Amino acid sequence: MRMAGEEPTSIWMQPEAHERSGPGRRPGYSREQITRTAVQIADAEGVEAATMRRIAGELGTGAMSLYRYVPRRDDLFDLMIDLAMSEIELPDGPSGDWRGDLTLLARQTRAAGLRHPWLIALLTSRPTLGPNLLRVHEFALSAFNGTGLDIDDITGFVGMLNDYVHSAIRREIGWLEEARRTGLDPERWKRDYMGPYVRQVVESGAFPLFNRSVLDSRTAHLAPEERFRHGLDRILDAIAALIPSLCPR
Amino acid sequence: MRMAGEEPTSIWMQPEAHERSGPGRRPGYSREQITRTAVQIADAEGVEAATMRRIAGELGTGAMSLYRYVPRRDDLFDLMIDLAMSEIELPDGPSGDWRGDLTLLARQTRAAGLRHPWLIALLTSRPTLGPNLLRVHEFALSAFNGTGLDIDDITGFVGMLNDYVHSAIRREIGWLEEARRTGLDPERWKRDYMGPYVRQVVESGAFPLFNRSVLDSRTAHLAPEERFRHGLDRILDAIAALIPSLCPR
DNA sequence: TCCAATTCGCGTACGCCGTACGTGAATGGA
DNA sequence: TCCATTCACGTACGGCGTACGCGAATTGGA
Repeated sequence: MRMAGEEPTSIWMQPEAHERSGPGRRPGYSREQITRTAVQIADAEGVEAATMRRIAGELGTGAMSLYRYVPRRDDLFDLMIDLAMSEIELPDGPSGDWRGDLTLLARQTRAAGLRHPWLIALLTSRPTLGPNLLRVHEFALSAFNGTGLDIDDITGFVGMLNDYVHSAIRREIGWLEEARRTGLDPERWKRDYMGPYVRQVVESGAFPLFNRSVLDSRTAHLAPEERFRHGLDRILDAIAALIPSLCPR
Repeated sequence: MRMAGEEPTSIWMQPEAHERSGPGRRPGYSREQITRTAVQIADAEGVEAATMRRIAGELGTGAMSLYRYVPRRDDLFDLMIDLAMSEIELPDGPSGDWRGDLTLLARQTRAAGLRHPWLIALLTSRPTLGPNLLRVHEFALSAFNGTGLDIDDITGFVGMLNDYVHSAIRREIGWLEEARRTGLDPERWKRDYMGPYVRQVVESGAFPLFNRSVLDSRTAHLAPEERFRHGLDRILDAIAALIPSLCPR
């Protein structure tokens, strides 16, 4: 029997009911199948298109059927995040080359963030701790194992890296997603929507350093991947400069 | 006459119609008044409570009246962000002590982020460039003026700082907001909702470094403000280590 | 084999949301 | 005074998450 006041807890502690042995009808779907469908819709049309009705429709069933597998829509977001994070392929342990390990992780994360343009937004809007996020986080922490760093320092550095990677991906996606959301094509959005305002701001001359960052940037015309790598290297340089065991000259 | 296919453009380029001289009824409200009301509601009950109907109700009018002042709800978000950013008080120009200037900015930003728990979430979810965000951003850039840094490097450092400040605020708010959203009180949320899952993860021993970061942290028991300052100082250290003109020992 | 127990699929319904549209009231210039 | 213009806002539409309940399916035990 299902109690009325269902106690809320993390989705990761509510295993789904498949592989039962008792009586009752067998489930026709699965969390993974539902999550995969939601991810496909969100990839193609944005996360706001992945509604319960739409996901169910794609599966050929009714919206309320999904609630046999997922308590709330928010939990489905957590499952989507974890499914996307599961695509990040990493070696079992650190190689000893912390820069190389973290560069690999950053590139994998960027790839996942671009494949699933909703991933970073969901990740920063929800305090989720799915198994794959834990796996990836553990790898990041482990890359610093052996450098003689304090666990608090390690956590701080991993945070710095995560922050950079996430905001770099957001920058790379940002305008594209906003254009999709408003229904304009990206070129037109940049030219007609944000363009005139930025131009007005620049021409007003009120913010000279902002102007220089827009007009005099030498990295602005790099390919996105190179720009990402460049910024990443600067963060890694900053971290290296603070690791005592490396003893910079 | 209002055309059917209203061309979309930034809210900052569509001045509101008050201070007219032609015929027609005088407006009874204003963008600022509406925005201020929205902010009050969002502060008290979360941004999702600041619906058009609710804001209008608070003002004693109908929901559709607001659309004479704000084209879309999303634009109201931009106005809310800018109003919150306007509370960040800064000197007119940099003092010459870049560390001091950026520390001041970080503390002001934290204060605004805690006063308006929705601010950071909106800020990272929308590529907005309101006048007050520009003002604050310009101040951050200007703090590095005179250090002999490249504009790209300055932009990168300001980005690092922003990333830290934002994610530190998110961490500080995160659980509190999630608890409010789900309607549980914060203590109960931490104990009954996330607590058991984290405990299970920790006890499984599958992620030893994650465990150390949870159990062996020495900064975990600091007061929030001190923790913020500590992390901020580490970022500033990292930046200082990369500024050639400072020539670290 | 038959039945009681249990679970699933899902239709219906409720109360929200953003906002398109149209109408009537207010306003100031000619 | 008359009229073009602008405002306030009631009504309505389509869509959302999801509470609830019922018939169908499936099983273990009698």
